[in-house]
Amino acid sequence: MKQIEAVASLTALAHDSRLAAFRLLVQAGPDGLAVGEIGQRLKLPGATLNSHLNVLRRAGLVRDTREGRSIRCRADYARMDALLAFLTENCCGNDTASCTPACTPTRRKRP
Amino acid sequence: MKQIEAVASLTALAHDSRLAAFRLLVQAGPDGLAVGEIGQRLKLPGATLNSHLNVLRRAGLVRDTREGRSIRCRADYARMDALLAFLTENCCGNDTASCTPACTPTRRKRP
DNA sequence: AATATATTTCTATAATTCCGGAATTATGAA
DNA sequence: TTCATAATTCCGGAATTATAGAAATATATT
Repeated sequence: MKQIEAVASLTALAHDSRLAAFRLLVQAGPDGLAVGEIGQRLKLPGATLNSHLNVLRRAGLVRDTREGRSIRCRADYARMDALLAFLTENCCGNDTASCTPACTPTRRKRP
Repeated sequence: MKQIEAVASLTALAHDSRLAAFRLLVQAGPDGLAVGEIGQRLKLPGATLNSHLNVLRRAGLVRDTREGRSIRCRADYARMDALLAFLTENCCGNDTASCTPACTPTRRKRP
C-alpha cells in the first residue's frame, strides 16, 4: 500500500460517523448492511450518510452491490488489513529483540 | 479504547506529514528520534512540524522526553496496537468461520 | 403508467484544518 | 552573563471538509 492510499484510508476513518459506519460493517461480516440500515442505526440523514459512505468508498474501504432497490455495503477486509500492515511496517527496523513485545500487536487467535 | 480516542488517533495519522513522521518513529524503534532529526528527514519548517507533532502527542501516539536541548520522540506502540485492535474488534461478529481468512490481518510473526 | 421506496447528487452555509514567518522559551556552552 | 542551538507558541489568511434540505435517479410494486 502506498502512503497516499494510507492517508486516504485514515482520513476516511478519521470521523465519528464514518468510523462508526465502518465498524458496523466490519462487525456485520460478509453479509454487510444496506445503506438504509446503517442510516437507521446511526440516525443520520440520507444525504449526510451518503457523503460519508462516498468517502469510505473512494478510500477503498467499503464496496457495495445493488440488491433490488437497496444497496448493500461491505467492509473491504483486505484493504483494512493492508492499512494495518502499512502502519506497523518495518517496526523497530525489524529488530525483533527490541520489537517484542513493544510493538507486537495482540492479534486475534486463528481458529 | 473509546471511539473518541480512536477518532483522535486516526485524525492524527490522516495527514501526509504526520503519517510520515509517525512511521519514522515506528521504524526507529525504542530509541526514537529527536524533533530536529524528524524535521531534517521530512524537510519541514519547525513551526509546521511542531504543530503536527502536537496533534500526534494529543492523540497519545507519540511521547517524548527532553535530552539536553533536544527532545526525543518515540512512538507509543501500546497506543498504536490499541487502535488496530479497535478497528478489527468483534470482526464478523466473531464468527470465525466467516471471519477467516477474510478479516484476519497478516501481522508480523512473533519470534 | 402511476406510485412508493431507496439512494444519490446538487448546492450553499458553517466549521475546521493547514501552513509557516516571527517572536518566545528552554537548555547548554563559552 | 552572553551566545548559540533546539523547540514551541502565536497568529491569521487560504484551503478544505461537514452538514443537510431539496431535487433527481433507480428500482420495485400495483
